Amino acid sequence: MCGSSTTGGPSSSSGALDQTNFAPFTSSSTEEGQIPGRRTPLGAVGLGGFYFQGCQPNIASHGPPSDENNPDPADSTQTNRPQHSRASQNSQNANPSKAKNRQGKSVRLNINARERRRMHDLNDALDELRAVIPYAHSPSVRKLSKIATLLLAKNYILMQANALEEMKRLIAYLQGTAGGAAIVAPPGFDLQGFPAAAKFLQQQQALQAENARNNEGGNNGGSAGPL
DNA sequence: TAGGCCATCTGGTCCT
DNA sequence: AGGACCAGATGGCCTA
Repeated sequence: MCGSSTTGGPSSSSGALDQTNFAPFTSSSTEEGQIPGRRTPLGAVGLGGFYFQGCQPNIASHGPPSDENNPDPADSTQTNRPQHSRASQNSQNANPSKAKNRQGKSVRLNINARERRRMHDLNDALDELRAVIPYAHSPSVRKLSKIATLLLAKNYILMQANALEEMKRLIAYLQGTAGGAAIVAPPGFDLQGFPAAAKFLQQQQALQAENARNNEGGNNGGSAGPL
């Protein structure tokens, strides 16, 4: 049951990922020719299945698919169809049912191609997700599995949310305690990567400058001195 | 060799 | 009707 493997997978793999281990897989000596976890070449997996190959050995050797993989029930009599597909194609023009059968096959091929494209898009999106979540991006490090990518991304989002909350609390604290004192970034602290904090500091400095001007104006115009 | 992961095929269901 | 989405089935590849 391959399906059960995926259902059981998350619980087991999430445990490892909860440890914020960003390189869950150990490096291995594979590479060359085939990157582990990489999409296998279409031909290697038997592109087109029964409908492309006249008789695909690796699949046709298995009993069950013969009937189940048939596109339509009307075709169920052709369990050995692949063997003589060419010959049957030549005679299809004379037989309406076979012509319809061939059309059914082409429809099925279109559906298969669409599904393949859809899965490729999904995998592309997963690749983009892998690119932005923090883990060891290296040729020597095995690519994150799909489930590991999703779980790691989820944890990363939660971590970022927590960091954001913490930052908000810190800013609120600074706003509350700063009072009239000048707020400056610590020496050597680069605010380039913190636009929100930089903006906040700019606002504070502008506010203080304005207060200073007001005080100055008040001093000039009035007799009351600063406190 | 077993288990994990993946790609593909396939039929069903829902939506436009 | 056609397309998107989904889940099950199947077989291949890789690793421990």
